[in-house]
Amino acid sequence: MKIVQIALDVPLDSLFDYSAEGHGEIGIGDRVLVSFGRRRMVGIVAAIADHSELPPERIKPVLRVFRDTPPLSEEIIRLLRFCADYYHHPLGEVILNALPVPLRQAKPPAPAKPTAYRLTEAGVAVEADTLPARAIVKRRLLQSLKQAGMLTRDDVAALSPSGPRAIMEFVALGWAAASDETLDMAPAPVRADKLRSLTQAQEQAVAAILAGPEQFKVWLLHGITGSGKTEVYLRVIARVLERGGQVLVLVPEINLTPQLEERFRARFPALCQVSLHSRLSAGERLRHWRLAQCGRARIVLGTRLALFTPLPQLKLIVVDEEHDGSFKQQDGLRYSARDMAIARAKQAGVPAILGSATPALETYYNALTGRYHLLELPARAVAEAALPTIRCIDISRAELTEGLSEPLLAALRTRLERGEQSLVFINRRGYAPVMRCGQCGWISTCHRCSSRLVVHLREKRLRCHHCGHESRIPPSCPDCGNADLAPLGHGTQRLEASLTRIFPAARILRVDRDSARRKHALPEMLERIHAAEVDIVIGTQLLAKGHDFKKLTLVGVVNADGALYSGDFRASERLFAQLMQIAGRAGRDVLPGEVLIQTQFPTHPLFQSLIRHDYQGFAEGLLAERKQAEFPPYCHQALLRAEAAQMETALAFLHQAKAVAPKQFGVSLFDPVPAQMARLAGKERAHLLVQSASRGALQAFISAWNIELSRLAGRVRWSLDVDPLEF
DNA sequence: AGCACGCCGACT
DNA sequence: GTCGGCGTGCTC
Repeated sequence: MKIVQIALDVPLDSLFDYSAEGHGEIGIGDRVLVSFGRRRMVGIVAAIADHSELPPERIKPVLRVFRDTPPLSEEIIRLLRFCADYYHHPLGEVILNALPVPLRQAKPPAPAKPTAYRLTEAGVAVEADTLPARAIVKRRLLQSLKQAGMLTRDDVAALSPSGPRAIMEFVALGWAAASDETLDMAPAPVRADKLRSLTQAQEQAVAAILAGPEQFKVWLLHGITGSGKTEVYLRVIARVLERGGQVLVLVPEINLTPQLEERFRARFPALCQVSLHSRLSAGERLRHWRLAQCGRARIVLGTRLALFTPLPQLKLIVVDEEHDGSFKQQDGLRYSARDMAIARAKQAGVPAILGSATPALETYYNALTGRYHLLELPARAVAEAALPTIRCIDISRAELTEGLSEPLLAALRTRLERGEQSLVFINRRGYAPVMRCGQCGWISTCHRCSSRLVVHLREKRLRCHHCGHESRIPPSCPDCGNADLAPLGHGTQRLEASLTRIFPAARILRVDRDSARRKHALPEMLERIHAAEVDIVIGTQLLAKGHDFKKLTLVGVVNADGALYSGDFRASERLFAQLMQIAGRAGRDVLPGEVLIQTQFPTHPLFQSLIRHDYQGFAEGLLAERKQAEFPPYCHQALLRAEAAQMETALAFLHQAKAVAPKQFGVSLFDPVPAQMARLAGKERAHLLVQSASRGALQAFISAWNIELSRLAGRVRWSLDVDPLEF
């Protein structure tokens, strides 16, 4: 009997045997429908066997094999298996979650709606004025089609509300036919993307990457902000494409996809390129995924979820801003898309390029020890563009006006006079980070989280930025009844209000998650900045990356000190990266840039390195500290996370977990402790850290421990986090 | 995770 | 006398 072992989306670490009798050809990667318990589920054939350990009467038949999509390749299943093993996560969940949603469901995916329409030859022959004069929409539609050759579904809908109906009639008449936007789009008139000559460092980087044979190798492209890392990617990608390869490009956040997409499209206008990220509709994602799977999409650009896209001709992986924490998923399968990208490159025998101005310490360490190959871009690509001057303003001495020091205000004034742009960076949304009672000291806290409620003055609400809980601003103190409640500290909204008061004539724009919530709001705001319709931008992290504002010459950083008190050993690494990033927005073009950082600790080594633009010095200092403390990258870590209604329950579980831990692997187990955000959305969270100098020992330990853990009963939700980033 | 079975409390 | 609470156990 032919047995297929099926991966199913259940939290059980095993495959399930089914009989494949009567289904003809059935192989690894096929998508099937099976009955599982009382329900029907979609699964993926992960292995084939000629017999099963189970008694025959327990083996159910495969109900159906879906033939609407080609099977998952064995390579991708191998990658998913590696991922499941490495993160100790059930294989079925890993495999099924890598599929676009419509493919996880039992019903065959709806036949894709055409994304565009083109005129047929019959349609070309029709004259618009032969249509009835009353058929205005049809006339306009026909004219538009003749003009453009092809219209997307959106174009048709934009023409008139009855446009979609009219196009259906055209299709019925044979005048128009369904088309595919991505595949058939006439190469758009390309904005001349002049090939600027490369800097020497860029030249060398490109040459180095292209010199070797096509094999697995990890390149760390360490390039300061504005050094032209993207141009290096583009040159290497161009060569890979010439040889018929597919390229996977990963970026940390969705907001970075549009610009990069546009840049790639401008360089390779005739090529099929698709994006993959969570803001696409399910249908769109499926369509892009399939274009990649069948090999037609040559460039796949996306966030971490794009990592698992099947790419039969994969020849290169690029991970941009590789240090960014967003590459690590923070729930469910806690994978690092950067690390798995390297695993994938290794498996496929192709090079991977990791790019960053401030590489993650782990990555940099790998480059220093020779596992990765370091390529440096030490100068800005625009010859006239110098690195910005960075200065600290000691706010323990300076007098502040609404949180802003005199030197910063003076610098802003100068830019206004010169007609240049400024960016004030503050990493706090809302009006003020907390509401406080001047009488009794009460502060607004979230009852579901160990966090403070942020004041959103315009909406007159208090908001928890962790769980989303909202309430009205109380008219008086809930504790003592005092009516004199005041917002404490500064957020983007308050800064906006202050700057508007101080510089009434300035055009001020606030860019944060709140002001960018609306669809297309962010691109519109970016456009306004580019068009120099804004004098002062107030921005959060959202603006830290990838933007090239030519007239921006001043960056002010308000209150950067939070991370210096943090208990997280990676906090200073992150702060340095963030400040480097935001400082890099200044002086990208010919105008020189200046960066002013308000801090209580101007002599702190972090700021001293920053002022010298000295990533290397800073990284070496941190590495020395980490070595001393035996922290990553000098050890490997895993975290057992537990979540329960009561903190005691979570901690008790972790103590049990520690007690049942196998002893023979020589790993160190720490004591269970409450998480840094101990309470989140009404759940108490704690964790237990495991550490080892040997990755292999840690892996073997977790495998054995995992079995013990699943035997422990309790009212706790627990999960394993290998290579944790957040504590 | 679902979804059943199973055995003890307040209700049409 | 039933409806339903969530503890326990299983899914090829």
